[in-house]
Amino acid sequence: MWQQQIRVNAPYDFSRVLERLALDPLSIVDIERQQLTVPLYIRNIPVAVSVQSIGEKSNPAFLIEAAHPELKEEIIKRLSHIFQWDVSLAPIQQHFLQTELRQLFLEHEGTPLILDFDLYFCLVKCLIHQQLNLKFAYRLTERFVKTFGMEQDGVWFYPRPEEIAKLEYDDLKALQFSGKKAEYIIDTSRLIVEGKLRLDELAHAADEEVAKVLLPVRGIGPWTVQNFLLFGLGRPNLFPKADIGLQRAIQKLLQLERKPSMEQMEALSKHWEPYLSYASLYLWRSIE
DNA sequence: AACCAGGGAAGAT
DNA sequence: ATCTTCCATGGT
Repeated sequence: MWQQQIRVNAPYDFSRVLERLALDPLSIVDIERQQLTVPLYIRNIPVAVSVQSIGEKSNPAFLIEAAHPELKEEIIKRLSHIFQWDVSLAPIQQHFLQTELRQLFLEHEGTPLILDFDLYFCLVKCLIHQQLNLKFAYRLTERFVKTFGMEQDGVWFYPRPEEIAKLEYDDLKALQFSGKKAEYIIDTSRLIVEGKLRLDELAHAADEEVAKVLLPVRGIGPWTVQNFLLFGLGRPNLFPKADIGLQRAIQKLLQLERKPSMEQMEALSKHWEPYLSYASLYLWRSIE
């Protein structure tokens, strides 16, 4: 077991992060200790990492704990990316104080973008979430992980594509996945196992290149690409305007009678570049 | 009971 | 190319 302390640029409000993660029945969150356990695959080795806040919003710092001292450097690098400790929120905050989203950014100041813990699972989650209400989507995700993943050191590790590629469509239908969802998830996993879809190679590609690779895959449309870029790769300038949640958030913000048109969504978002992902994030928060 | 859900594919124009 | 319909399942 090793420990490491990390300091981060203010503002960074970890309690906001934990509140959000606590909505997911799979996450292991201890609100009182401001701590969470993160399941990471490092070079295919499952490692449970503890992340505890030992600072505050205006002076953020963290204590990291895990086994595998030989993987320490890689673990910290991955955590820094996942929790966006290398991003400074202050200039982003400044930018939005001069837009329609001023109130939102005052209210949620210091809320960082948090990435999914794994690229493959980010994609699977997107496929599960398509056209489902959040509650049911969480339940399906939980069933999926608890059926095909594994528990270790008190956390659930997501299944690897190799496990899912072996399944029959009926295995997922048994968990109340629709036939199409089952096909999308298993077929995509098979592409990955066969080496025809390499998610890790997308990490350094431009947004447009990522879209060009993912869109031809059956089951992946624009919304899924945008969410993968946002929550998988942590790209800063995404606004999934087809997202029903964002539409509802805008409707609420502007007190519209009905949901905004795509043209309205498009026009508004212009003011928020080049940090559209943060506009999306804070808008989602405004309706939770 | 009808309508909706953090979409996308397939069919129709 | 763009517009419309169907898909499947649970939640409200």
